[in-house]
Amino acid sequence: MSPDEEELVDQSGRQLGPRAMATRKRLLDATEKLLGETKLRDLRVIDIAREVGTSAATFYQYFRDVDDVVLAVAEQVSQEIPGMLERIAGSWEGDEGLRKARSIVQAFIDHWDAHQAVLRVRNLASDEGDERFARLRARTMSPLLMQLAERIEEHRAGDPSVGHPAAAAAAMAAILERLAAYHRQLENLGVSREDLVESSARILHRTVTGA
Amino acid sequence: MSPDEEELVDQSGRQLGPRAMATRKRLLDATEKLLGETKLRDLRVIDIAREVGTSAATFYQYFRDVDDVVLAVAEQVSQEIPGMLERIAGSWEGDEGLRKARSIVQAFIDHWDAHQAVLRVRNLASDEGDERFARLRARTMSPLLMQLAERIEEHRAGDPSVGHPAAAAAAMAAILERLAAYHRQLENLGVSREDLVESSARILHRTVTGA
DNA sequence: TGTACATCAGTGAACGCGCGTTCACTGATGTAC
DNA sequence: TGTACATCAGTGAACGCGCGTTCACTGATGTAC
Repeated sequence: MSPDEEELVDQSGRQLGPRAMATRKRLLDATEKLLGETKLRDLRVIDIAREVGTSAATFYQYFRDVDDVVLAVAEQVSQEIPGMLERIAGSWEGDEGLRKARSIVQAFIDHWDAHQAVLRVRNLASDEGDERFARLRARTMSPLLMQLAERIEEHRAGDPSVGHPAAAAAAMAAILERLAAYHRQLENLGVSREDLVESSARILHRTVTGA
Repeated sequence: MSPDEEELVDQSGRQLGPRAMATRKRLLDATEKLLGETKLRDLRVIDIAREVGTSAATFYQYFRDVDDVVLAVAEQVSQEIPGMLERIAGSWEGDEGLRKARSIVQAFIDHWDAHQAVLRVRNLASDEGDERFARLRARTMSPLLMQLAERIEEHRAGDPSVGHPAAAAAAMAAILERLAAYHRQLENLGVSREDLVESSARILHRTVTGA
């Protein structure tokens, strides 16, 4: 199962032809769009169907319920997160390291800006204990966490002021996720996006290298 | 309007007597309990009413809808956050500072452990752009943010590696909130609570003092 | 190139259920004398 | 201390609406010859 050519099936197990794939895609897109306009609480199957100009019956050919589409959207979006790992690899020393840190923060915020609604819902569902969402999120985040932890370990072996590298990495991921979700509100309070990126990048760089 | 003796009224504007106050409280408590068991998406007025052994009609005497109770619960919970500001005040130098940082992280996690469900929903609603929840959250968090920013400014005036103090403070708040919401899952991945507290405290201390 | 048939995809219409919401009423509590 | 009345608080019952869900059917596309 390669990431972009999965073998998709409908609710009765039939494989999807090209026309069906397109319809499914439209349902996914509509779901993401509506998630940005409506609260999850108020999102109905029928809204999604209406948005693509089809009937609810069509929806049920592809998805079991609202949760099911939302999960599919989240899966699609989570795959998109662009080459995060390459950004982490290599030396973190000095200015090059700081540039790396900035580029990670930037990429994170861009990704969240493009897919705020879904990512928020993914994280909420995961926090609420929904296993499917939790697994999806772990699958997305854990390579990042592990890479970061590794870098921290490399640079700061034996430094007692780090604590557990994985914990420090988790703290860094927390900054990335929360600020990405939240930076618009902060901008209203007078903290500019650049300030946020710069501060986070510096904290990240510092935490990784100890410099 | 003092924090614990607000003048409460029902939906038609009548002031609440003691019996009514108790009923209202039971509805609030039931709501918080159910939020921990059910996803917000599936929480109905009738569930809350049933939980306290009363009828939906009673519910509507006190609250407009589910959002309205949830907001009231969130308000109650947000007031509870215990003396955060005192924990921040004073010197952050050396071991004393590190102890301060630990105590803040601890207090945060404890508070979230006690009220996970509501706080999560509060933040989601706020992120989704619901103004009432956003204001409530800002009211709760901004004293903390401002105090932290002030301390950072004090200790690190002129240090170019901080970035904007408010942005750094926001990054610290992000760690606190996200890890508090999330530490259980991390524990399943083998990062202990102590590691998390210790790492976060060290990052916090370091960010405030530059040490 | 055309025709017949098979499969794929989409949908109208119907049904029932459960929830939101309201109102007129009952029962409980408080107050005056 | 008891009785009458006023206000407070709670609720049963009813209504309608909208959504979830399914099924039998229609229309579209593909394939064989």
